Amino acid sequence: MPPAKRAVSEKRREELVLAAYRQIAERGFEGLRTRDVAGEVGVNIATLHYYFPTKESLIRAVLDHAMSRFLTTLEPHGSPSAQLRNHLRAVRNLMLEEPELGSVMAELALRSVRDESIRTILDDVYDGWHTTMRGLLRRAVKEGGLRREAESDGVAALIIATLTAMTLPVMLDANRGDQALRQLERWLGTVSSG
Amino acid sequence: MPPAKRAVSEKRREELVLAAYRQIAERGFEGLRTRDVAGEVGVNIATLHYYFPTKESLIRAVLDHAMSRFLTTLEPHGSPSAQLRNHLRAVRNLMLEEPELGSVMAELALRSVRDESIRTILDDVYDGWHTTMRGLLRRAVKEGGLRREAESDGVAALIIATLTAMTLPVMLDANRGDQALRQLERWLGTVSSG
Amino acid sequence: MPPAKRAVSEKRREELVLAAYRQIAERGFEGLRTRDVAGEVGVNIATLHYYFPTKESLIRAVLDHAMSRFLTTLEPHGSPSAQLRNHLRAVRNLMLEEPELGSVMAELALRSVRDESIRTILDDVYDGWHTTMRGLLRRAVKEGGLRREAESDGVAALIIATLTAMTLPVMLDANRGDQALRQLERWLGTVSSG
Amino acid sequence: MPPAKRAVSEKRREELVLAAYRQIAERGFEGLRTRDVAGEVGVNIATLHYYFPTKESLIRAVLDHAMSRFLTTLEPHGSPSAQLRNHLRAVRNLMLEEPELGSVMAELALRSVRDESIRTILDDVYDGWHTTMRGLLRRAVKEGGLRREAESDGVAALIIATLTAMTLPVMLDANRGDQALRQLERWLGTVSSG
DNA sequence: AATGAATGAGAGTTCATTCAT
DNA sequence: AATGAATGAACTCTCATTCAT
Repeated sequence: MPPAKRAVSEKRREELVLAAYRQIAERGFEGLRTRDVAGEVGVNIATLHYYFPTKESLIRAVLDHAMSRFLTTLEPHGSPSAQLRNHLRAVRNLMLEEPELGSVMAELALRSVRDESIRTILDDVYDGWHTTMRGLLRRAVKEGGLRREAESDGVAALIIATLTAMTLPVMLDANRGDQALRQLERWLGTVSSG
Repeated sequence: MPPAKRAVSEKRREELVLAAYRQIAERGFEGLRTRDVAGEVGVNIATLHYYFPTKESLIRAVLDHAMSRFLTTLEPHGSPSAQLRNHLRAVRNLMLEEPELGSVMAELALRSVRDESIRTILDDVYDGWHTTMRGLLRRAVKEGGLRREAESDGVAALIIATLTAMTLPVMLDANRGDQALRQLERWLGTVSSG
Repeated sequence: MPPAKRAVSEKRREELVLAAYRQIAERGFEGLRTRDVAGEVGVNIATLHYYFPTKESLIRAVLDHAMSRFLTTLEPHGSPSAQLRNHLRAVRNLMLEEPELGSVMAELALRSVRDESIRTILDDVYDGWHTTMRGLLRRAVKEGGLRREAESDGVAALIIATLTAMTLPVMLDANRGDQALRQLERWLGTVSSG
Repeated sequence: MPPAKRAVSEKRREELVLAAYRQIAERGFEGLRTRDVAGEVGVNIATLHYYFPTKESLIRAVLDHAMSRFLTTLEPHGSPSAQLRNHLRAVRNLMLEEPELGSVMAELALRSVRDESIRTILDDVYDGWHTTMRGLLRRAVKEGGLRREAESDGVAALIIATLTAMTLPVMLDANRGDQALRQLERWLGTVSSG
């Protein structure tokens, strides 16, 4: 049985998005060249425009890809307090294993100032992230895995800030991000045992 | 005594750097155009190249400017624990009063992956920052303003991570950064009173 | 009897020619896009190339269509002098009712400088037109509807020039073409009564 | 004495306009390529954009050039009836000596449907032309060079229509335009002797 | 110290055309 | 008879940089 027709062209689309994703990570929006994206996939530049009429529409597709990529780290595993620990580790690991994601997210974050469609989506994702964290903290407290004070918007915000900082290369270097994360775990954990 | 002749051209140099600084903040490296920088200052593009032979050299000057701008927030005021508090507030206020600085620093942080000279300088600044924080924590603990556990590389790293996250626009929106900072102060403060 | 299979594809061919005809009228050769022509008919661009291997061949078909469209106005009705009057009015009405034809003919006239096949056909049509006018004038004079001087190549040429000018949009605006035509009729008519 | 500075760059501007003018005449708007225009002048394409930010602005300059070129034929010489004769001949000669002008004017006339700025200017020029013709006819009649009926908007319109038709290549070929013009002169002249 | 003019290299985008299905 | 996918060649426009003055 041949692959469904739709699947064929979807594949090319995805290849292009992935190539753009990698190039943004490597060179920033500053260095994103449609011709290079097409070249990496091995197609003519006109083919890229067959799938994405404008560079901007390609960027939007990369935005979607990055967001869906990131949202996988929010998927729950284990008890609430385990989920919390897992989430911190999952984000950390994702940043180390797929450093492109961090770069792209930071690039998008910076671009969001000038691009409302990015700002809207990013804001939504962050709101969702906060809500998830908030809920996780509440359940972990209820479960007894954390002490009462940990159930606050401030703690959720601090977790998010720390993880967000890790998207910037300076924080990944010299262990800086890891140190911060471990301290966060320590405080969450110490507190829970206090 | 009249200003030295050299001072006149220094002024022009600084005007150009400031204009570039503002434009990077506003449009990112992606949107930085030497012609616009020259235009903002009111000089011909060739004049800009008289002061900065290449775009890269202009960017380097902006890097220096941003770093020196940031380092002012590290200047000590008051007792160690007061200095710590002041530092958090100073960085926060700086980000709100001069949002350009945050944007430019984040832009530089992203660019550092591709530009070794930026990476080196940024790394040095962060190392200095960490050392300063570490020293501040030690003195604050010694002074009795913080409890012993606060004296750690982890806490220094967490402070830095949180403040770094605030350079990204997403964290400034919706109060996210402030919530994180207040939580950080709470933990530092709670601990100090424990 | 069902329509022959060939008739089906003939229909498509004609649809494409008509769409191209309309688009040339609307946007000129400058703005003629094969994709838009195909789009207007609702078929794929590759389908257009099934009927017309090249853009040039499509244009040639439009040329044929425009010429045959125009030649209908030369069909005789009534007495020679009535035919003359009718012809002037028929061309004028055609230009007002189907302004596409004027535009397309003017576009073709301009293109004829660069395209010999157009020039040949256009020249033939104009020669035929002149011959027809000439004959009409002769018969109208013989019939007594016009005085002798009207029977000349000059008068035929002047009629053709005036009608040709009406293919240009500037002449259609502000009544300019109509004024000219009426004057032409007046002179022809006045003379006839002299 | 060196040429005034301004004159130097004006010269380049004019060279570019003239080159564009020639190319529009030769290939139509359809075939107008900024690179070829620059090439004909012997400068880089970027230099063309230094003088004309967009292709459109270049076309507008060509429009101005063509109009001013045409308006020279309206300059008066001799008595009113002589001026009239001279004008007909001047336009005819201009079309033969500088066939580019006819082509460009016809191209502009066609483009005016889609481009309001062209339409406005062309309309103004034609209005001025009509007024001038009208005045000329009146004075020629008063002077006794033409009989009374020649003083009408219709005659003015017919003259303009005939001359306008001569901008189209088909009318220049095979003597068609000349025949029409001579007939026009005959009618105007015959009448004057009547 | 400053500029107008010029440029090479390359950017994103368009378009007629082709081909396997 | 018709199409989705692909392409080569070209298009207008941009930008950092240079140079004579």
